[in-house]
Parts: sequence; structure tokens; C-alpha cells
Amino acid sequence: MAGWEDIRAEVLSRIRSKAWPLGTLIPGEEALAQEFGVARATVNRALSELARSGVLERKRKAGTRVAALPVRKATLDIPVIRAEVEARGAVYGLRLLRCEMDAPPLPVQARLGQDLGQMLHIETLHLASGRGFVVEDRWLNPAILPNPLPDFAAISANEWLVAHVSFASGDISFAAEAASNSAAAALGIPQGSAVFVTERCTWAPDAPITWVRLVHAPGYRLSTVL
Amino acid sequence: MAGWEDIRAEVLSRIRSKAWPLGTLIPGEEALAQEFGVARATVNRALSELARSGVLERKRKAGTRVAALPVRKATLDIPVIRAEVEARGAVYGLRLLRCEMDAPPLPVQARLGQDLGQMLHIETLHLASGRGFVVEDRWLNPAILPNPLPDFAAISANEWLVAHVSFASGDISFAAEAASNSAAAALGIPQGSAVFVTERCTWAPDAPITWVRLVHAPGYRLSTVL
DNA sequence: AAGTGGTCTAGACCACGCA
DNA sequence: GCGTGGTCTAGACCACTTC
Repeated sequence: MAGWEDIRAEVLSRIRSKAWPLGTLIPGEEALAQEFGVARATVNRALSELARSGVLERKRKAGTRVAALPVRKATLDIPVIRAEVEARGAVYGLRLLRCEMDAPPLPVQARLGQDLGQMLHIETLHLASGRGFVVEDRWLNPAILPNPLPDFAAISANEWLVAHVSFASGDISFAAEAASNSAAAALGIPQGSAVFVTERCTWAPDAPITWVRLVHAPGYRLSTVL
Repeated sequence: MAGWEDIRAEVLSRIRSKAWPLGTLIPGEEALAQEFGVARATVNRALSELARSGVLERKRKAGTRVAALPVRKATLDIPVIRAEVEARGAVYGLRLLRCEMDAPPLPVQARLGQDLGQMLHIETLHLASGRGFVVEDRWLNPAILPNPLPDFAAISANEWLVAHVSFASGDISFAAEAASNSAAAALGIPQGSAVFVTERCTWAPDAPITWVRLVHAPGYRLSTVL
């Protein structure tokens, strides 16, 4: 019996073998279903998966074609920092460096799209077996926080958020930068070292939740399979 | 009528509202299908999507539970470099710096998992409107190349590969590094500048295809939505 | 207007993983 | 075992897009 993964494999091999060159319009679902002797839904599943991974481009009425300039799609896992530390076999620790109300700098206001006035500014050093792993610089919308505040010296803002304000949408970006003086001092590395920086901005349906910037210790790699 | 996206939204909202706290076992597909008045397949589609994005964990027999420590999954687009340059509204250019057979350094051999002997070593500078954008350092398995060789001064190895050895599997990783002397010279930036580095390793079903390292000009950001 | 992919249904069988 | 999710089928209707 042919499952959708078999269909996917067969389609892929036809593309690889140039039976269906890049940019080609391939037969419709009905035709393929008949050829392979399966239901149309099975072909649909196979082709949808290939479209999701960037190999095919599908449009109603226009049909399905092999992507001309394939854009590979890779999936990144974004774990909670503690999980990331423990996955490396290290002991997680955390040190709260700052936790106070303040006016966010303009770039942060701009990214959040509005001026919320005073926000809660938290700086945390995450440790892996006692060594600096990540410096977290976070601005939080005070409107989403409970009163009294959670104890951010015991549970990182990162983790408190996923447990209590879970599953918001947002965006994330990665870049390489020279370590600022304060980040370098916290991580115990030379000023200006090349560091991997993650910036994330998350939103509730109605209002901004948080903006955060993670400065990773040198040697950090973000990896995934294609 | 309730579509699978409505079901997904409803499930998400129950998680957000803590009706189904983190770690909870949620009702089975059959039960939910009945509750929402849809077919089980529709519920399955909704829950599968949520599992794919890391919100739910599903196991046969064990059932479906809300992920205790959610691992957010983000999708990265990995375009061909020329497309990336043109997407920024710049004019793409390319300069071939090196193209010769040589023995790869040990780290490259190690990543490929075997010693292939001599490989084709290609260095390319990719330009965006005349300015250095990316330096590509690539080692190619000569067995997959045609004779005579493609003209890598006209079409980048990057692009030739997606068009002719398409859709292999592999892995990719990102890091921040200090620019090496040669990369800095090619990009016209100070030595030791913090640069964003992409490393990719791709495989055919049977043999390695290529190992490549991309050094991006300062200011490069990799971004996506969550 | 017509053709294509996207989705839904009702039912069925199967594979996995727990007891 | 046996319950759960994973998948398949045959048929249907709909939404989108191009003509």
C-alpha cells in the first residue's frame, strides 16, 4: 500500500531525476491519485508537505509547480533557556542583575510600536554550571504582570512568561555583534568579542507583552536540520 | 461551520485561559470531535498542527497533553543568495576568488564524516550593488560534478547546486565569530569585526555533496516570525 | 466560467505503546 | 490486550485564481 510518504518520495525522486525539471507544472492531484492508485486526499497530503518545505509551489487553478528558485525551509526550536542549559548537561543557575521600572529606550519603543510609558526593565544572567551563558535584557509591559510581582530572582522572566502568558505571537531575529561593555562584564569575556544576539518581540492579541535581547556567550551555535 | 483553524483557535484559547493548564492531558480526538460537532479528521488536523508548532505533545495510547515546557518552533527561510540580495532591492554580483582541487582541512573532513581525498575548493564573493555581501567558502565532492565543470564565475556554486543536485538533506548552523583576515579583506571590513556565520553540510542519499561556510557582512540579520 | 487545490465527512483499518 | 493517534478512502462542497 502506498502511503503519503511514499508518494512524497516518488515525487521528490521525479524532481531529482529531472523528470520534472525546476519550474515545471506537474499533473493535478486527481491525475496523480489515479496513477498511484490512491485517494486524492493522500496525494494532497504528500504535495502539501512538499509545498510546506519549499520544494513545490501550489496555487488554486494555476496548479502545482516545482519551485524554480527553491527556498529551503528549516525549523528552529526555541527552547526555554533553562532547558537549553540542561540539554547540554550543565547545571542551570540565574542571577538577577536589575529589576526596576524605567522608560524604555526609543529603539525598544519603536519595535513595540507604541509608547507604553514606564515598563519593567529586567536584566538576568543565566548560568551554565556557574559560567555565564546568556545575558537577558528584557522590557515588560507592566499591564500583564500580577501584583505582587513574581520573584524573578527565583524564576527567570523567560520561564515565567511561557508558563503564564503562554503562546503569544511575535518575531525573532539573530545577528552577530561586538559585545557591549556591560554584557562583556556580565559574561566575563573581553569587550568587543563577537557574540551571538537574539532579539525577540512578543505580542498578545491586543497589546505588546515584551521585548527581549539575549546576548549569548562566545561559542554559541544555533543549529537545525534542513 | 467549524474548520480546523477554528478548532485550533479554540484549543489555543483554552490553553491560554488555563482551562487546560500546562502538562494537562486533554480529551481524545473522538470526544473533541463530538463536542465541536465536526469529524474526527478535522480535530486531528487542528491538534497535529499544534503539535507541530510545539504547543501540544501527542503520543499514541498516551493521548494528547499540553506541552509542559513549550519549545516554540519557528520556520526559517533559507533562500539562494542571489534571491536574498535582490529581495533587498540591490543588484546581485559575484566574484570567483578561488576554484581548485585541494585536500580539505580536517574539520571539514570530520563534518562530512569521511575522507574523500581531493575536493573542489571554491571561494566566492557575493556582491550587493557592488558591495561585499557574503563570502562563500565551499568544498565540493568532485564525484557529483559534471565534466567539464560548470562556469562558477558566471553562476554561483550555491545556485548551480540547487538547480542540479536539488533537494538533498543536511544540517545548518549559525554562529557569531570574529572575521578572519581573508574574509575581512574580501568584505572590506576591519579584521576581527563581529560577523554572522552560516555553516551548512548537505548530503545525497549515499554520499556527501558539499560543506559550505558563509560569512555575512556586518549588519546582517536573520529573522522570522514565531 | 471553469479548473485547481483546500477542506470536510463518515467510516475504516492500522501502528504504536502502555499495561 | 486495548486505547490512542495516524492514516486512508470515496465522495462532496467550497474558495480562489486565472481565463
